[in-house]
Amino acid sequence: MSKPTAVSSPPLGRPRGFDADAALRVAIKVFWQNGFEATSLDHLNRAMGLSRSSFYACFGSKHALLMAALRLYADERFAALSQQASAHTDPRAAVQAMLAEIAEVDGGTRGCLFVNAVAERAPGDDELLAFAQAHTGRVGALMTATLVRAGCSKVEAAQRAGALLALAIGVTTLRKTGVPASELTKLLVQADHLLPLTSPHSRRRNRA
Amino acid sequence: MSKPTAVSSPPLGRPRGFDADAALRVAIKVFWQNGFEATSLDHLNRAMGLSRSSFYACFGSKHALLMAALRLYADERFAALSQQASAHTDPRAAVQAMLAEIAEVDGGTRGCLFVNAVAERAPGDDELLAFAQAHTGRVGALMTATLVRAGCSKVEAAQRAGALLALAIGVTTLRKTGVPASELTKLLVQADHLLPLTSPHSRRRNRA
DNA sequence: TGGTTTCTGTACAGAGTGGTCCACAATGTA
DNA sequence: TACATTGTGGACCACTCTGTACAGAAACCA
Repeated sequence: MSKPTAVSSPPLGRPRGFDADAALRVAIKVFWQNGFEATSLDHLNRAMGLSRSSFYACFGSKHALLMAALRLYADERFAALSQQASAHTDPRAAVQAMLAEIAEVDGGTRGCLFVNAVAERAPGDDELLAFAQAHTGRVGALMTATLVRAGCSKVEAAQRAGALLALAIGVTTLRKTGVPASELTKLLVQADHLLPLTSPHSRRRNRA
Repeated sequence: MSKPTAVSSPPLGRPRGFDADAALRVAIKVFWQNGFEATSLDHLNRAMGLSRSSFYACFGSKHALLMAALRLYADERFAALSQQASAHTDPRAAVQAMLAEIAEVDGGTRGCLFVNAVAERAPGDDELLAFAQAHTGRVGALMTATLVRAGCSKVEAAQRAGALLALAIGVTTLRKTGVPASELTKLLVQADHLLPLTSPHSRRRNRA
């Protein structure tokens, strides 16, 4: 627990000539646009602005790069989602904000990088599969907690959260086929029916 | 409008030594399992049991094969869906049956070939995109008609149908991540909330 | 049987694939 | 300035990719 080494040890040897994090963000964009298999290392390296050896020294392999990109992407999306969940005191508004965040209807027609990767490579990519389970797990848990806050019992909240998550994922996919964002926004309003004890047209009847 | 040729002209020359339709069904399986880019022609031809030249003479290209496979797949799925829609006099039961047909939770973890293809290749594959729009269009129309039968107004039916379709597609994707079928089945029950004037827990209140 | 048409296996082509290797450049320490 | 350590560019490797060319086999019609 106690090494005599400096706390923030200065890196030895020649320092890196590029920003690995920025390169990773470029990789996210490229994978997002083209998918995994259809993206070649040459394409990737040209976009990231680094050579093959620098790439392998930094990221290890094409698949490792995908996983790193996916982790960064998912972590940032989950952070934004958590923010939406806690930004609204009204749990109904929180749910709608979360759905909008997941579906990201105004984000173009690339869909969700995470969903794309799962659709292209699962089953068969065990590492991706494990990560996918972890990520959908935490998103589902966050949604479930919000529904409990809205008055659902735990078991019912879990089921409704699953349905809401599926709805948002489906909207993402529909966006990829070219359904206009305006339609999908209207469509997401239907999610209100999945919230406890109310619906868009019967809200005035409820008080609890 | 009037050619003197025979109605069903017998094919000239040596007849094909394989069943193109059966080969196409094999291609569906392979694409379904591996995706498009990750599947090589060698793999495909070995599975279909034909040589390169036979393949190109019959299907034209790898992409043309994908489209043919997709068309056959989508047509058969849509036929099954139409059957489910008309098999139940109760529109509620019809909707549930249709959702089960689309989500196909017991069909393993390969997801839906159609959704997989869209996720992997759209945007960028215009032919696929056009077909995807046509297919989701007809599925949405069928679902909308069923909801109208259940008592929805036309505009509301369209929106709810979209939500139901998104839900089913999302379930397909969740299945790919490894969520057990039993959970997803329960989850699909939540779709009842999206039907007009009722919900699983308030059904007794309704008569109309 | 002769002629025509079509299939089919093999070989080939040209480009591209992910990944490795190595000599050299660039930095920090002593 | 000498050394240790690390990054970098580019050549290189073995392989695979989709697609083409061609010669011959197989079926049908007359």
